[in-house]
Amino acid sequence: MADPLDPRMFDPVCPSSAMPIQIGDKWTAMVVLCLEGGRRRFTELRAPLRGITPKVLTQTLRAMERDGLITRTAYDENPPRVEYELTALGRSLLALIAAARAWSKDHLPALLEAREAHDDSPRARRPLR
Amino acid sequence: MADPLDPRMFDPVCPSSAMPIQIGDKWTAMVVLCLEGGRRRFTELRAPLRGITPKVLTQTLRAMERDGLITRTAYDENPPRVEYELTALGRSLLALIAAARAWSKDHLPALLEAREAHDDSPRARRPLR
DNA sequence: CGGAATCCTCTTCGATACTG
DNA sequence: CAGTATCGAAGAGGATTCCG
Repeated sequence: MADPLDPRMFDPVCPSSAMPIQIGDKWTAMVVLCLEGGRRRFTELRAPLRGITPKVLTQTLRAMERDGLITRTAYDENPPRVEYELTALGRSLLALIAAARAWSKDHLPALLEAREAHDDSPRARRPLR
Repeated sequence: MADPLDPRMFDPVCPSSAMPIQIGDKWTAMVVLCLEGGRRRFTELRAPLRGITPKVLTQTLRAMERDGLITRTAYDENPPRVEYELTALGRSLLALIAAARAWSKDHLPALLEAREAHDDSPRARRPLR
């Protein structure tokens, strides 16, 4: 159907982890991007979402299914096979994710710079504890 | 400077609380919207953000100041007066918030409908516990 | 292969009370 | 007025192990 997902698709070194925009829960936007190119199997999704445990991936997929963002198709085979696919509603999030990425491309460096400058300043006002 | 903020600005009855898009932490986007019309004082912000405790508002404002989204200006008066104002970086979030609101206007009803239909279905697959 | 069951930590948020 | 200081509850997320 589509090429295998690149395991480095979401490199943790990338500062996108500091991105102040979140769609759904922690992994939702990444799942949407993984499914952008077509349907994928459970294990296929685990590769680019490095570090995600099966429990959390299941939770994420269930919540997305509940909200009508994806569909789940189980094939009665052995070994079992399950495929997830974006719905039209799920695909509607792609534009929003693109907007968030565009904001990050344009402004995240400034945010991180401000943060660093603040953290390096001894006079800076500190968070409450 | 500007008109008083409407205490019903963020009506909790509005399903925007179910919006699957979040900017910063829970209150960040609302603070940005409160500051859209100009600088505001601490207590002024508490009215529309109903239910926020001073501690949490302080945390939110501190984090936003650290990230260069707002500036804080304290006047040496008695009683004290402090004003918060959006920076250019903070204003850059307005477009993103508008995009999120537009998505919600167009698609949130479908999401909530899917959720309800799913929850009403006895055969539906339930979240992990 | 695609999960489920269990346990646990960490952060976030809120309630309450007090202060310069 | 504009915060601080504590305390506590809750839930998200993760580690580990096991199953049809």
